[in-house]
Amino acid sequence: MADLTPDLPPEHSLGFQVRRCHRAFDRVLSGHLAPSGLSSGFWYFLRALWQENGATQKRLAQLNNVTEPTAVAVLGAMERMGVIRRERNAVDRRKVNVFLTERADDLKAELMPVAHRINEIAGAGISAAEIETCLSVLQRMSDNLTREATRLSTEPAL
Amino acid sequence: MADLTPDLPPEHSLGFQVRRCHRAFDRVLSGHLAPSGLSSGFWYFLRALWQENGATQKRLAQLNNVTEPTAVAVLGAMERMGVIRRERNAVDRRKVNVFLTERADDLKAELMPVAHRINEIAGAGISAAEIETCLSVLQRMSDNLTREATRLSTEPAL
DNA sequence: TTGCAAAACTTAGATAGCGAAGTATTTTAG
DNA sequence: CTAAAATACTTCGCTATCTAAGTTTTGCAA
Repeated sequence: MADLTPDLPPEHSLGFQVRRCHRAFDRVLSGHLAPSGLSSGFWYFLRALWQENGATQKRLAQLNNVTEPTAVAVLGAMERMGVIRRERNAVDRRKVNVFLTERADDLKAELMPVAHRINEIAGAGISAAEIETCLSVLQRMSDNLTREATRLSTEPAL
Repeated sequence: MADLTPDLPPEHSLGFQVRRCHRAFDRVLSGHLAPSGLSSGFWYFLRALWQENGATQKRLAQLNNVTEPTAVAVLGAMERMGVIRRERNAVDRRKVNVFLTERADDLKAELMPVAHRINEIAGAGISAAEIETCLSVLQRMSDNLTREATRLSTEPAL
C-alpha cells in the first residue's frame, strides 16, 4: 500500500528550523549569562524594563510574548535576586509596577555588549540583505501564527 | 551622562524574532494537537520515528536537537500513552531501540496534514524565494551558534 | 585478563513556558 | 447604588528543557 501522507523533510520545515535556531540562541545566551549568575529568562525582562522602567506586569508579558503566569514566575525570581522591585500602583490597586534596581543598571552595561556579540556570532557570514529578509519573514510568520492562535482559542470547536 | 550602551531594538534582534516566532509556532501546534490529546513535544519525536523507526534514544535526541534527558522524559510519556514501545538492544545492551506502535501509524495520517497546514498558515503572503532565504539563514545561524555553544562548553574559562 | 575509559541511558533538581481557575479591584449597566 | 463584568495579578499543576551526576554495559590497553 502506498503511503499517501507526504513527508515534510525537517530541513524544509519552517517550524523545525525556527525551533532549532531558537534553542541554539538560548543555549548560547545561557552560556554567556551563567558566569554572571543569571538565567536566560532574566534577559528578556531586563531588556523590556530598560526600555519601559515602571511598566506593569501585564505590559511586560506583552512585550515579551509570554503569558502572565510566566511573567509572575520570572519577575518573582528577579525580585528575590534584587534586580527589580515591585510596587502596587496607588491609583489602580490591581496593577503592579516593576522598577529596576541599581543592580540592574550595572547589568545593562555588562549584558548589552553580550547581546550584540551573540547577534554577530549568529549572523557571521550572512549578508545584511539576507538577514533583513529573514527578520521580515520571521515577523510576518509570527503575525500569521498569532492570528491563527487567536482564532483557535476564540472559535474552539470548528 | 550619555548612555554608552547602544540599544538593540527587539524588532531588529535576530534572537528576539526567532524566539517570538518559535513560540508562535509552538502555540499553534499545541492548539491543533490538543484535540487529539497530544502535547507538542510528541510531534518532534513522532516525525523522527516516521523517518527512522527503531532508532536509539541517543539518535532521536540528535535528530531533534535536544539532550538525552529530554528524550527520556518525552519518550517515557509517549510509552505510557502507548504510542511507542522501547526495547533493550540484544547485541549492545546499553542501547534502547524505539519502535512505533499501530496507534502511531494512525497518528501519522492524522497529523501530517496538520503540519503542512501550519506551515501554510505561517507562510501565507510570503514569497517562496523569501521563505527559501529565511530557511537558509536560519540553518546557517543555527550552525554558527551551535559552534559557539560547543566552544563555550569545551573552553570554559576564557 | 583485568581494569579503566567511553558510551547509552537514567535520575535529580532547576528554569521557562502554558492553561485553568482563584482573588482583589475597578468599571459598567441597570 | 448595586450587581455583574472586566481587569490585573496570583496560584496550581502540567510539559519541555537543561546540567550534573549516577548506572550499566562495552571496548581497549597494559
